[in-house]
Order: sequence, then structure tokens, then C-alpha cells
Amino acid sequence: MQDKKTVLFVAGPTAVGKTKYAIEIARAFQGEIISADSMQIYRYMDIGSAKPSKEELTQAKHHLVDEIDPREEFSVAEYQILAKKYIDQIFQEGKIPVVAGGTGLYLNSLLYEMDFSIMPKQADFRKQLEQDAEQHGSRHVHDRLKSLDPAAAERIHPNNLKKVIRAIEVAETTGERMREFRESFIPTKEYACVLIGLTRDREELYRRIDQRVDQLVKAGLVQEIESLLKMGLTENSISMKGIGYKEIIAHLHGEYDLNEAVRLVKRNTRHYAKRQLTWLRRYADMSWFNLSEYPTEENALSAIIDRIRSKR
RNA sequence: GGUCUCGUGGCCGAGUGGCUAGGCAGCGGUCUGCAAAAUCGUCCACAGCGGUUCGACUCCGCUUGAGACCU
Repeated sequence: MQDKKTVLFVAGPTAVGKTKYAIEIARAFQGEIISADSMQIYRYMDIGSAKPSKEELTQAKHHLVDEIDPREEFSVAEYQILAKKYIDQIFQEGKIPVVAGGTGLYLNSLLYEMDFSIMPKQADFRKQLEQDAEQHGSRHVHDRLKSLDPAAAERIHPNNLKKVIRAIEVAETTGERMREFRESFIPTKEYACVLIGLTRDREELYRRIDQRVDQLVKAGLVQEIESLLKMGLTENSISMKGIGYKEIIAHLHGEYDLNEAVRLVKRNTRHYAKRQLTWLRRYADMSWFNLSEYPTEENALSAIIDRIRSKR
């Protein structure tokens, strides 16, 4: 029937229940799940990233969970390449890709035409700039950008060191300025997208977050992080910047006690959930489902499935 | 029963007779160069009632609440 291939997207804030619903949706549509989660993609970070359980991983085929070594640098650019590879692969098997996750930029990289490949990164050069920032402050690095590419410096906040460095990198190595991106997003032409947004009443969502953080700690979050540190990861690793990781590491370094760390993890997770919702609200063609409004999961699920059927 | 201290927004916390700190939380945004990041905006107040005053959150009195001490 459908001449254009369809990719299902299941998005929502952390702790809303995406994992469960994505699995059910995948099962209902002969789908395979492609995670769009910047932390669950890392191996060994099982507890802190609230990864799907072993059982859940067998209930539907998952991709881009547990695929990257946390000692590696990873980013949207690589994410986009890998995810698209899986999308093609799943289409070829005659199945439906179900992209599930809450990392907004990762979603964008699959929803819109975005080209991250213009410039390869220069690891050494970056290191140098990072050190520069450490010694002289991020302002100093930003000033350098100002002279190289005033427009980019205008756009990028000095504290956003990564972006500042990237812009300098581009300017220095290509002699060109950062490309001004189009004002409007162009939807990808590679496939059709059906967007499902999951949410809950705010109070309930926050309650679930608090509960989940307590569970993660009980499940051994601290031990998980201790062993990650033994593997050579540090608070500077990208993967260790995740909520739940950075706070516990600070605790292990003696900055505050465990209770305080837990409080911060909860608070930061709530903030994150809020930012995710802000991000996701921008998708005009998203079909929202407030899970708090359904008496049972079955009800919610069948409403979602009906909606997907009507959209394809 | 008496004496004293205090009572600021959801929480913490400054402060002044007129120009309404700030922080946290909450709420709302931005975000195509690496995003669980970075960033911006914003609501909410001076315990209550009287009085003094051109004007009171700030001064006075009473009421009420909290705490400390005394008997």
C-alpha cells in the first residue's frame, strides 16, 4: 500500500515510559527499534542511563543501544550515519524502523536534512583549544573565534565551549566561516515520518523521575560508576557528562555526600525532562498522548496504534 | 503568668521611610557543528488590623503565631 517507506518515531521525556511503549509499538507493526538516546548507546552504562532490561531487549530487536564504547567520542554526526544505516537495513528486511528516544538533536538528524559531514574533526587541535580554555578561560577562546568568524561568535555563547571550539576548528582548517544554516528545516525525503509523542501530567512525570533515580541507586549506580572509572573513564569523558554520572562522580571525589548527589540527579533529571518537552513541542506534526489520561496501558497503547494506522 | 527576640514570595535569604536584592524550586522559551550540553525570559512578598506620615515592607500600638529566658 504505502509507496513511501515510513519510519515511526516514539519520543518523549525521560521516565515517561518510552521503552515499554516503543516495544509494544514495534511488536504491533513488525518493527525494530532504533534508539535515539545519547547515553543508552554506550556500553557498560546500563543503570545510569536506564537502559532497557535484558528481557526488554529480547522483546523487540534494538539497535544503537550498547553499541559504543564509552571511552570513545561519539556525537550526532556518527549517530546519524549509524541510524540511517539501520533504517535502510530494516526497510530491506521488509520491516518498520521505530526510532525511540528523547535526544532531540538525534531525532532532528533523522527528521530533517542535516549534513554534519562537511568537516572532519581534528582531535589534536581540539585538545589544544581545550587546554587553552582551561588556562585562559572560555572567554579567551571565544575572543579568538570573534576575530576568525564574528558572526559565529555572535551566535555562540562563550560558555558553550564545544561549539566555540568547533567553530574555530572549521574556520582555522578550512579558512572558511561556519556555514550559516538555513532558517527553516527541510524534512528528509528519504522516508515518511510518523511522530508519536508521549507525555504525562507534570507532577506524575516528576514523581516517576524521583522514583526511578532511587531505583537506580538501589540497583547499584554507584558501583557501576566506580567500575567505569576503573576502566579509565573520567569526569571529562563525554559519556560521563550524563545526568546521574557526573553527580555521582563528584560525590566519589568527595565534593558532597550521596544524599546530595541523589538530590542533584533528581533535580537535573527533572530539568532535563522539561527541556526535552520544550524541544519536542516544536514538532508540529507530532501526535501527543498524555499517558496520565488513560486508565490503563492497554487503552493508551491501542489509541496510539490506531493513530499510527490512520497516519500511514 | 512575666520578660525578650522574631515573623519577608513554595523554600532559603538580604534590605531600606518613597527608587519593589539575590539564590533555589516552579513555569515558559532558544537550540543544525557534536545536546543528559549551553543559554534566555518570567510569576510569586513583606503575619493581621489600626495609627503616625505627603508616602510604610521599613516607625508606633494592638492582635496572632514561633522561639528563648524568668517565675
